[in-house]
Amino acid sequence: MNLQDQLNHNGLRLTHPRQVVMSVLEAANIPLSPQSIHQRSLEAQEEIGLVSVYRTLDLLTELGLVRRVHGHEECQGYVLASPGHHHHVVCRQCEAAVEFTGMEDVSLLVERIQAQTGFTIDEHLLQFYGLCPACQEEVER
Amino acid sequence: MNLQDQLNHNGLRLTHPRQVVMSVLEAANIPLSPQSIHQRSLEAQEEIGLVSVYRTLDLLTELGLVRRVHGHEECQGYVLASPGHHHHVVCRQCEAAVEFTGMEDVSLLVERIQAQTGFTIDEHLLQFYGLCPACQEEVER
DNA sequence: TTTAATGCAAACTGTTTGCAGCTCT
DNA sequence: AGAGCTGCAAACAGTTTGCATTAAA
Repeated sequence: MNLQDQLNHNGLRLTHPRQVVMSVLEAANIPLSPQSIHQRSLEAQEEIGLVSVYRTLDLLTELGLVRRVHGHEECQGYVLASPGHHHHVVCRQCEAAVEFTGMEDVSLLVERIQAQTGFTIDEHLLQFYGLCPACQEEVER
Repeated sequence: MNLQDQLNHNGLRLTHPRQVVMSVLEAANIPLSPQSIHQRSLEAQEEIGLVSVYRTLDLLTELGLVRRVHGHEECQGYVLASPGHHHHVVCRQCEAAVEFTGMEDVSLLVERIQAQTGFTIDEHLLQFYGLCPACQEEVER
């Protein structure tokens, strides 16, 4: 089921701003703030309003296509709610984000923490911050 | 080493607003926004300025006495920091945050990811979201 | 006495809302 | 054609900054 159908199915429409927001998020694959989504859309020669970005993000979150995530400095980050959960290392200098593997199964950890705290857990956030190889070289000079 | 000494040692002063913010946080034991810290201080008949709350929180965070945590709705939450790096489970309903143990040593994980990606990592974010025991009960009714 | 810290007011930044006009189905 | 959607402008909320005054050491 594509985006078009998913929207129409709910009496909603696939409009230009919505397409743009989706494709920016698809291209980025790291959490982006509403502001930077807007920025990137302009850089891609796609003139959409900032207000539409906000409204579109609300809608897409509602539909479960996008997930809201909290970074350290940036509180309102949105990422594609991609099938399967990914974790990233984010470069604090150039913002590059690289996925890392080997943490696909956090369910054991989740179970232990549920037992320990009594919480029921349905979501998590695991992200590392540092410098990517390119920015490390730059710093050394 | 008490707060007084810890401040004086750095050429800083133990003032009324700082005492109030600390005692509000000690009493609360869940993350509070600057606004609600201010609110509670007024309710306790302690007249301090909102601006001082912001500045005090920055200072206490700097000193490592207080830690900033990210809730789902409330982005700027502050809790008393217990020694060492801790991770939290955050209740999406009442915003209660509970520390969990057993992940004190992420250094092995960090090393593996550094080797895998070439990044140098100096910070991380690990947080779980769900419902605390009290809110689970509430939901069931 | 000295200098850090406070608190007001004003500037800012990011987000939300009202409304007239536009566009997707 | 008609309901949903856009985008502007204006309102709003939370946070930060400048500056004269106060108070901790």
